[in-house]
Amino acid sequence: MKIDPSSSADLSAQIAKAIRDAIISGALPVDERLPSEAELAEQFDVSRPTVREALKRLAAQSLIRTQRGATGGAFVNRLKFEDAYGQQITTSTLLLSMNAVSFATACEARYALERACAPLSAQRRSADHLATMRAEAHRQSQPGLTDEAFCASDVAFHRALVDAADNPVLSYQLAGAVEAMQPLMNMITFSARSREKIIGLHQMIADAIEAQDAGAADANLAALATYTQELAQGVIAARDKAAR
Amino acid sequence: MKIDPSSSADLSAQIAKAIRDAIISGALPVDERLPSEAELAEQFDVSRPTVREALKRLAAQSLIRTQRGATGGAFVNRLKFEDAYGQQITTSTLLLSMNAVSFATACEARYALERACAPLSAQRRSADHLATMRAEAHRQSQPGLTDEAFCASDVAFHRALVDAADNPVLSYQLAGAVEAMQPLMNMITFSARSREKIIGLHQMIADAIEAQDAGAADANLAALATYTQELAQGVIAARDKAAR
DNA sequence: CAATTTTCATTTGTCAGACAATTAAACGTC
DNA sequence: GACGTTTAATTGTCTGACAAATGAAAATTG
Repeated sequence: MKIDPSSSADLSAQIAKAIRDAIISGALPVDERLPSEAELAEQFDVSRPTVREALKRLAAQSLIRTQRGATGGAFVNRLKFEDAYGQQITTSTLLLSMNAVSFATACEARYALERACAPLSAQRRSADHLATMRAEAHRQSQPGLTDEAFCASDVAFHRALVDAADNPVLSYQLAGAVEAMQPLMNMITFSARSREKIIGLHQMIADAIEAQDAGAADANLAALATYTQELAQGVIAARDKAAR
Repeated sequence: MKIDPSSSADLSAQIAKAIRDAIISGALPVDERLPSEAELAEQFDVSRPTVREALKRLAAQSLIRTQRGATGGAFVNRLKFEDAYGQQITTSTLLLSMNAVSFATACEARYALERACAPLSAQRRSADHLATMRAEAHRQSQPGLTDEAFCASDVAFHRALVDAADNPVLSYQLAGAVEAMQPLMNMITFSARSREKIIGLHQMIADAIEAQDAGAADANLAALATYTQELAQGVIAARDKAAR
């Protein structure tokens, strides 16, 4: 187990890659203990700080966890959906904010994916998920709610809708698309009238899900997508007007 | 800029979080140069190796890049879709392999998402994407193709289908769902007959996309989803029979 | 003066060695 | 056997040092 010192890449990056590949290939099963840092340093013929940098890289991806003490060490970590959610949301958010992705593009992607969930959600929705959707729709109708709180509740509503599909893989994929939109949504100022319309659509969606009517759920989601795009275009038009 | 040394978390993790938050919030814009390691060490009141561990954590998430030399240092990195694809695929693949996600669940998610793309792909498909789909379908019909090469071509076909929607956010989200399925698909042995049926559906999908017929594309994708599930159930039944 | 080469300061990459903090097992003691 | 105590192993952190890369400044040369 040696590392090519002539390669251009950092040694710690090479070592991290070697270990990562071993984990992905299954050579290192979940909960397996890696050799101690001192042993890894000897095996790869590098110093301990270099090994540590490699391990921190893996820890940043939740591929390993470390524990101090006599029986401690670095262990292959079972990547949990909940950990992956966080990474997914961070990555998606940065992708949107750093690449000048238009509101229209992000919004289109989000609603396309959400509509893919709707039939499954209608079929499998639990009382719990329905109750969450109802509660969030109600919260959105509270007077005095800030735009940001309104958006946060919006996200919670849509997450419940997605989670109702009872497919963790779908929930994971959608988490990024839905949550990453929030900063973009926060740029919209919601008038009393626009809130009313959105809440109405939310209630219709909840009704459709409760009635297990996939067609109605899809139609109302489509309407919500269209209306959201319209609102955003209004904001963009106003901004351009101010900049002119 | 200090770090709480009494906290249970590692200092390097705390420092990484502080810098990560600054990047996400926009306080550190893209291409901004971070202070040198020595300066960061002084600011956070830790040693240089600790700072370096923190920076490696951020580098593992593609949030920064480093450069040696007089004008070098660590710079906030513009997260590119291409970089995010890789992380997304790695994470999705590990999620599936480490969490005993059933083939049925993963397959359902994948085809639900893909069907969400189909209408957009039908509307916007370019000659390029169509040509790729045709080429992959043709490759799949070559005799002597290994099961793995068949699966790889299958992935390429579906990626072209997704990319045809011309929405980078959708492509990014779907990359994980489609590619992460490949290891699971590789467990299936494709008989000549099953290949024939899949290729037939691929051609029908390509036809529908070319004709910009979203309904037909959706119907054929649904048929492909059903057939894939059937094939997998056959494999699972055979495996259970052998284990008994 | 212009072009080229050399020198140099800055910064990251790597190493060696040390000590602190944590943890569980081994060991004694009652 | 139950309960402290010691001990060994391991990660976390620090100090100091040198190597390697790299661009800028200085010196040299035509």
